[in-house]
Amino acid sequence: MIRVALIDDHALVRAGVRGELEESENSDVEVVAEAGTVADAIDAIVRSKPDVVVCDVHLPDGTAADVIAGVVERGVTSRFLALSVSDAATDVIHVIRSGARGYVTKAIEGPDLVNAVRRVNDGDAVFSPRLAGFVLDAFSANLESPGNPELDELTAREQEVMRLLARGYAYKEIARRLSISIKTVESHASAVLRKLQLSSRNELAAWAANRKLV
Amino acid sequence: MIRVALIDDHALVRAGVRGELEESENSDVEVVAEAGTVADAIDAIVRSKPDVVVCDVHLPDGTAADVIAGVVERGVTSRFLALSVSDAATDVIHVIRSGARGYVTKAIEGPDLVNAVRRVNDGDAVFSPRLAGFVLDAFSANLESPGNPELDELTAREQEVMRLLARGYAYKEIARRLSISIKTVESHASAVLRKLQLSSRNELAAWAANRKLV
DNA sequence: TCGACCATCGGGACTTACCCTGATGGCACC
DNA sequence: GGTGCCATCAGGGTAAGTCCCGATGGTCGA
Repeated sequence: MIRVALIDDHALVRAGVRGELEESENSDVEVVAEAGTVADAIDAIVRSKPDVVVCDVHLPDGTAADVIAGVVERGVTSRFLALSVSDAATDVIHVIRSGARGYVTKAIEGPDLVNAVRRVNDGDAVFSPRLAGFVLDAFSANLESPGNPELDELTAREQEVMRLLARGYAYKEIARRLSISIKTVESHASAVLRKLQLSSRNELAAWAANRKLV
Repeated sequence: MIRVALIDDHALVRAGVRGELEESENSDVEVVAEAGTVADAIDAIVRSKPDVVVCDVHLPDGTAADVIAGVVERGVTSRFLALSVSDAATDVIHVIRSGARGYVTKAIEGPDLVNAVRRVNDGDAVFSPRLAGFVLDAFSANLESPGNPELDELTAREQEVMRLLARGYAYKEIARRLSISIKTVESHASAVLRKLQLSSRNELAAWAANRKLV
């Protein structure tokens, strides 16, 4: 049996979801806790340690992200499925970022909801069809691109120095870390700026940030 | 019926997958094309325009990413489900980044594979349980956090100067752009560093880069 | 063996960043 | 009508970055 906690500020919604989860045929889902606020939810989850938490995104005293943060802080490892009327990108991203393994809208049908709970319980990722697209878009858009042609012009040592420069280390620090003199660091830094056609380490920091080399 | 193209360099694997997809009960899947190389795959997909492409990650003359790039370039909008023996993070991320909507390993069972194809066809995201975790981890780690509490401590003007500092502009440049004196820029910069507890503009650049404020 | 490239240093000069103290006027809140 | 916060600016100082000039030794390939 999959033990589920139900978090939603409307008792009616909770009742509806509970019905769908428990009364469908061959259901292996059991609702072991319910709550309507962030505070109550954290309490209930910590106490009952469910396998899966089905959680509304917007609650009277906070969001699903607050609930997740609260229970993670207390060492609970339940998996979270966010359930919301909202399909706004910011809501979705915020909750996913907090650690939810799935996000479905309330337009979902009963059997699909049971299925979603099962999949989340298995560690799988579940999204409503409409959401899958831009979640993956956001995902792929935020990964570093592998090829940086200008970077090949730098020698190995120069790249090493470049990375430390981009991270904001002072020459003195870089010299210490690489066990070389400040003057050598200056030489490499100079070569880096010249080859990348930049005029200061500050432009270099921006350059590196754009290419996600930090 | 869901029209599917099957890309894998081993005919035996293709036969096995085809069997699983077409011969399971109530199957609504139809294999309309097959190929074993990147070149053949692009040809076959462009010709048959399947709903879903089930594609091995490693092919003799390239990868699934190459196939996706090739057909997208030709205006085909089929959805891709990557199928591989590999569960290496780099493989997964590379393929997802190219636009695949799902990634499952070959350890998947027949009915689950049919289900995965259906879900991808619906625009949903599908991952093998083991993969869902770190795909989402990579995803969330690469999204900007909406709330930057320390940022609220900065006044509007200080934030403005901070952004320009992070972009690598010299004080002189910032002064010119904001039509104020260098000394004023220094004041704001000083306040920014103090409030963010940073010791130099170079650390600030790294700080801003991490929070994607550039 | 010689030349090309690289990593390693040094001296010196100039510019820039950063900090400190202190000042002015504007604006809002009580 | 203070009191505080903000934006604006100044002088003067230390530290750091940037760029010149140069030098040495190592490796690798023609």
